Amino acid sequence: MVSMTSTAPVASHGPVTRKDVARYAGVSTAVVSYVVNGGPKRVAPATEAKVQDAIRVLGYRPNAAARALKLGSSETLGLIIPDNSNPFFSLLAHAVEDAAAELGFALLLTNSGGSLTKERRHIRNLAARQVDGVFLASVLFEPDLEDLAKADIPCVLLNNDRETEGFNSIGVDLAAGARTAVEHLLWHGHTRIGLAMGTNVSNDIDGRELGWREALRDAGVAEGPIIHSDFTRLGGYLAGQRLLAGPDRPTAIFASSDMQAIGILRAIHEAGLAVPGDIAVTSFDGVADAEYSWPALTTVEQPVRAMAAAAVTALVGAARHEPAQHRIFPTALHVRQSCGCPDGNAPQGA
Amino acid sequence: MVSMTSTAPVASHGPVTRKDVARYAGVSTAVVSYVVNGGPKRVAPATEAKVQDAIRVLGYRPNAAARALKLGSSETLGLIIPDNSNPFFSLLAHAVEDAAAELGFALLLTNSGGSLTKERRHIRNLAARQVDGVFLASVLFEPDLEDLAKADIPCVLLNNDRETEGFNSIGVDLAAGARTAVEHLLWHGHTRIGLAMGTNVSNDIDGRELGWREALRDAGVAEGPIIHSDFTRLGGYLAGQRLLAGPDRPTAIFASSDMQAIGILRAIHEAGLAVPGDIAVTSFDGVADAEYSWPALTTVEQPVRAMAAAAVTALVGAARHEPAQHRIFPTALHVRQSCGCPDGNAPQGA
DNA sequence: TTGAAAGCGCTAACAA
DNA sequence: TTGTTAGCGCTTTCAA
Repeated sequence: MVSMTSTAPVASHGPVTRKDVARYAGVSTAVVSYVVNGGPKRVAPATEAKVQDAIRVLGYRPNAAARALKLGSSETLGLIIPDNSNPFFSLLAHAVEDAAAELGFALLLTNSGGSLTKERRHIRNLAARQVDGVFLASVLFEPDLEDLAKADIPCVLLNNDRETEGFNSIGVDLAAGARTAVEHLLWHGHTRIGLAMGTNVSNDIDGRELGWREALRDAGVAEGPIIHSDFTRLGGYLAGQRLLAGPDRPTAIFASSDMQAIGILRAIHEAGLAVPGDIAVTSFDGVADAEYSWPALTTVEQPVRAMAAAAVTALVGAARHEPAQHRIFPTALHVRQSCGCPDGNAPQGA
Repeated sequence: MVSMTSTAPVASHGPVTRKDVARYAGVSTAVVSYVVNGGPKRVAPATEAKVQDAIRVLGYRPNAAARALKLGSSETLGLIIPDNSNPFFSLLAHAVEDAAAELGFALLLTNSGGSLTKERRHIRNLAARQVDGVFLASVLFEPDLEDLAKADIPCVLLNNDRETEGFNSIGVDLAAGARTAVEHLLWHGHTRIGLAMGTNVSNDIDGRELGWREALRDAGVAEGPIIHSDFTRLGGYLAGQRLLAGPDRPTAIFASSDMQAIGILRAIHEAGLAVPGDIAVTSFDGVADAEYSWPALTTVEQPVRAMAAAAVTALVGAARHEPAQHRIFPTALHVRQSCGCPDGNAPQGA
């Protein structure tokens, strides 16, 4: 039986399915599948042409839901971050999206807002949606991955500095990074170096605090004041005000995030003091904002794109069958002006 | 025939399906559906309890792909923005995610990077994935929505200031907003007000340029210099340098985005000039960065959350069946210090 | 109130 | 090389 509907361009009975294409091209539905997916069977060139033609004419586009149901994979990944408005996380999300797209995966974005409940709800929701994997930049020390485990969905922990038994995780050497930032301040001759530390949900001591402490100890310098506050501009601003008002004001401050440093800069400016003249500042993350603050921040840069690429590889790429592993990335001190170094370079990024 | 497998907790033959639950609870699969979806039929309390129990014990979770296939809806929306690392767009994405989640929709995030090709590819990809709708913050004047139209997927244009025939769109009154920013500068007594304008793909004149021009004309003041550059920090920096070097330096600058203003601030600082003393600055968008720049930027704030909520409502909410409509939102001038106003308020946001 | 069963669009094993 | 067909897990009509 040969095609006999070739004259009617579109039957127009709702969305075009594989069946319509098959009928139009005068072949079976299997053949359509073969040409759409490039396999698993070969198709004669002439037939292929007919099918391609039918596809074009009818405007056929495969139904991803059906495909996902059949294959058990939606070619979709989930990403849970605390807050997409935070430059560090939006950068991370962007990088993850790019890396995932490279492998044909789409990204479901969710913000947990730092809430345990929301994080759990998102994990559950993503699992129900049959994502093929999830990236989790968790606010929890021990995230609740039960739902993922049950659905057999792989997961990689992002922004995770310490090893978590049984999990793939990606992180940066916080302590080492913090050391370089503090040592740089020490090198500038500072001996009263404060710390503006972000507050984590975990009660464990943060690697950045460790690094700050170690650098000071190794240099035989007494610990400066330390203030804990949110990892935000406002948190930094408040911390800055307290640091400035304290009994013996530091001559330099290391902030655990660029956002905090930006808040600190404002507190210092408002106090009528100069950076780095009166107080030097260094920070952590290396987001774009740090390059355009005034003065530009000397900061410890996290290799976000490399981490995102590694995360995708571990989740659904080449490394997906290797045993769970904690991958630590090195940081790089990006010297600009807030530390006291002479103005060298004009801005280069966006 | 009554349940007879109640003793075996989990048969463990791959993922638990509705069938397993039915068997375990000793009911039909239809009943399981009824309790899971709370309808369309009522279920006897006792039966419901049995089913709920089975669900809990077996750890059943519905397969979203199957549901999507059956229902023709994936409860998923797509979002295409130029760049999630740009604070304005990351804020927008966050707001859209929140508003969509409210209605049970998940968000597929994609970055077009301002590339026409990528935008088209994303539209096509989202259509294939059977999303129920897409938000498009396009870089094109006339986006290529053919794929969406064919798949009968609704779309709303975000960040769209002008009416686009046949499309739902959401935007802000750029000209009016720019006017308030420029008029404020005029009010401060400036008579040489430059414009740092972003470069759009469209060749049409941007509303912000119009607003700037109108405000000047209405005040009987001559047009200041105008520089076109990217909507980025770097773009602003470069524009700032040129504006400062020009023959007759403006005493005030209006920038078409906060990012550009931040770049301009740096250019001014580097030139050893003071803001607002030597040069006043106002800008557009109202992102968090504007509050913590030095000095804090007086900026025209876009009601991002309200726009996101309206976009979701128009796409899949209450307004989804109303005829396509262009919704314009009003902006609000947020007065801070870069314009020359006395320092009033300390930072309040994050 | 419950159950049987058709079928959403697709893939791929198997048959021809 | 191509076609037939059995499901993937779910919803819902229709019958009991």
